[in-house]
Amino acid sequence: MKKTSLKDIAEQLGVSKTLVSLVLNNRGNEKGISAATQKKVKDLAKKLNYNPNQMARSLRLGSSKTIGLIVADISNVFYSTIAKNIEEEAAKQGYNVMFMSSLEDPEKEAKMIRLLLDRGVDGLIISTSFKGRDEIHQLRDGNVPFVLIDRYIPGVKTNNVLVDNYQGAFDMTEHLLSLDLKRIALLTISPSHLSTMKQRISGYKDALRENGIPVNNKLIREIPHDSICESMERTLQELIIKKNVQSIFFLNNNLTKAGLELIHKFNLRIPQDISIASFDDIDMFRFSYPTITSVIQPKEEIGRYAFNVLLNRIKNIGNSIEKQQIVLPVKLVIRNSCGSFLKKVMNDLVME
Amino acid sequence: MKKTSLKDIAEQLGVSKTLVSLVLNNRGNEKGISAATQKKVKDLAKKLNYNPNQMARSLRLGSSKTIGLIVADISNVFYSTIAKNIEEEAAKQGYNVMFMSSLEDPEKEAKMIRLLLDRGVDGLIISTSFKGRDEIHQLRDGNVPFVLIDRYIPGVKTNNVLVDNYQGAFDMTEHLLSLDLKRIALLTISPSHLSTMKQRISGYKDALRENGIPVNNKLIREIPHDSICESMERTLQELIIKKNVQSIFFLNNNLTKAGLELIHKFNLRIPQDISIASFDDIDMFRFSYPTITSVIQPKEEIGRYAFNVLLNRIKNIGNSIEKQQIVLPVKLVIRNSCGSFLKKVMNDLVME
DNA sequence: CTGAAAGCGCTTACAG
DNA sequence: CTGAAAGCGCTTACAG
Repeated sequence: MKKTSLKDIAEQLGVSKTLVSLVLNNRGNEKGISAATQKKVKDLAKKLNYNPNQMARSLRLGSSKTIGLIVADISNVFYSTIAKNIEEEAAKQGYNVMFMSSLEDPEKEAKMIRLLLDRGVDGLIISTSFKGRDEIHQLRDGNVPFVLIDRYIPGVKTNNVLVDNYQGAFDMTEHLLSLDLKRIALLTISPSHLSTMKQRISGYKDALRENGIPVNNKLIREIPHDSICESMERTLQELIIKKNVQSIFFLNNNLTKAGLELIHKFNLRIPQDISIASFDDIDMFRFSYPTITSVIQPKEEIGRYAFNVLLNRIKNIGNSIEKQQIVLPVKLVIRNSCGSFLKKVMNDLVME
Repeated sequence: MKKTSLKDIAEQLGVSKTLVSLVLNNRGNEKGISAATQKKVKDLAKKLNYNPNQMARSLRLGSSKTIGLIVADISNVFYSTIAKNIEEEAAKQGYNVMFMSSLEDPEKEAKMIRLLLDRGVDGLIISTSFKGRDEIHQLRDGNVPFVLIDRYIPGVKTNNVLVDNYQGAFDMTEHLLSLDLKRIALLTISPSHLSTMKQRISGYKDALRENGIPVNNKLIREIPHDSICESMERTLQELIIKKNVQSIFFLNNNLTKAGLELIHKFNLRIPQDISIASFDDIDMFRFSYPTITSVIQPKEEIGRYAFNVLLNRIKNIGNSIEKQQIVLPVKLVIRNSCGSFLKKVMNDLVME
């Protein structure tokens, strides 16, 4: 059974498609179409289960009520939580979302942007793997509003919804120092140009400096995002055995998870043998043993803001091309993965 | 700058749109268009950065190269992993995917199906919250191929990609029994009509029966999917204190996570005080302490199969409307969350 | 070898 | 109050 179209309704009723369209778009009164006719049209539309073909509508209107979402990896709960909130917010306004995972590959990302643009999306939300202004250029050419989430591109002024990476890393580092953990290894993830990583590294370094601890670059290691497990094992062995670190600060949830797995494998106790901290919290960290101290990012808010900033742009298209920069605060949650055994015992005594 | 269209190219070259379209769709040779002309067209298309408007193309062709994906909750790693694999597989064939989260609400799901159908998707992949054949009916009316993943609707013969829920639950239950854990509580999630839950419950019951243990329905509890935490606390207290259960088998990852959190809160030791098993594995279970024994579902394969079954349907549309039923095997991974303390010590001795 | 025309299903400016 | 017509950007059957 074919879908019913405007024409079907018009023919059965002996009226024009114009009239049917007007009525169904609730412009009947405005156009002074008689109540009786309106009712006839609406009744038949309902009876035939009519729903307008959105493709035709989009083509005509030049707006598809669809937005595109590109993230590094939709299966990472950080992104999928953002995605869910974007979806919810979008649905409220009648927008749909198409998603794609770029896997941190700028070329793939560029293709995806083209693809989405060709499909006529009204806007784009991207956690970009792009490095510089050249790549972002084609986005501008697309003439479609976009907002960059999670990461920004230095020197490119555009709509951003970010998180206070610097402060989060700074606070966490100070927390570790306050526990007398001075040899803090920092594990970052490739690609190294990511603004998130750069900001977190700065926060870490500044916290050390402000506390009079010299930064030891040998304690800062980058793990390739596409071979986390293998590199992590080597790196951890080196840091723990050769560098004698007391604590490890992992800069994203995948790193933390891989690190945890290995630390257990090495039979090291947390936090007695080694302290662990994570940037980006996942729910399991609340009830793993021990629970993991981490920096919580407001994933839900990122998603909601991202869509609403985008919607503003979509609606104002043409006029004020003012850029919105939003930096959301993060939260340090202290759980049980940090602090030496001794310190812990003392704390417990004080508590009682 | 407006996007360039076929017309732009045709006008600049002084040829017809027909010719340009033919050349760009690589039908130039077939239609015997001179190599020189073809080159001219292709060069200009490249220079103007031409990409066909997919909305127009879809409207004309009646196929959008887009599929819709509806799951209960895209932020659940079970679904987001499936989504990622669907996306990858779809991309290989030039398909895009739009996703939506139904939140287990059949009405919402019905609306989403309409929405997606109106957008002209070529097919649908759904982890449905529908209960019976009536609801699935409108899907059939949509005249668009679809495949149901994870869950099926009893009595409705259609394309399915499922997992061997019965066997997984059966095996896990036998595993617990083999550890001499006979009072096994089973925690299921609402809505209770879900085929996944029914099959897992059957597997559990049959395993008990086959081992001569009577099924105690008081040990089977359903937790509402939208208020897991609150109900879990009450339920767990009752089961552990009043019912004196030795082990708890959680039937999805959200239940397991919520359960773990509470068990820690109660200061119970796993597995010394209580054994824990999970249907559906998440990566954290590999390195939580203790590691969690669970039934692994082949999420990646579910996604890949789902898309490919759908693609078959899309391509054969009209001819053989044969239904494909795929049931993927699951895997029991024994880790450290089950077995009494005593038993464990004995095992360790035997091992040495 | 190439082009004029129809049509996918809508919406809207224009005319009466 | 209502309708004929144009047009969004494509593809394709038909004609020459």
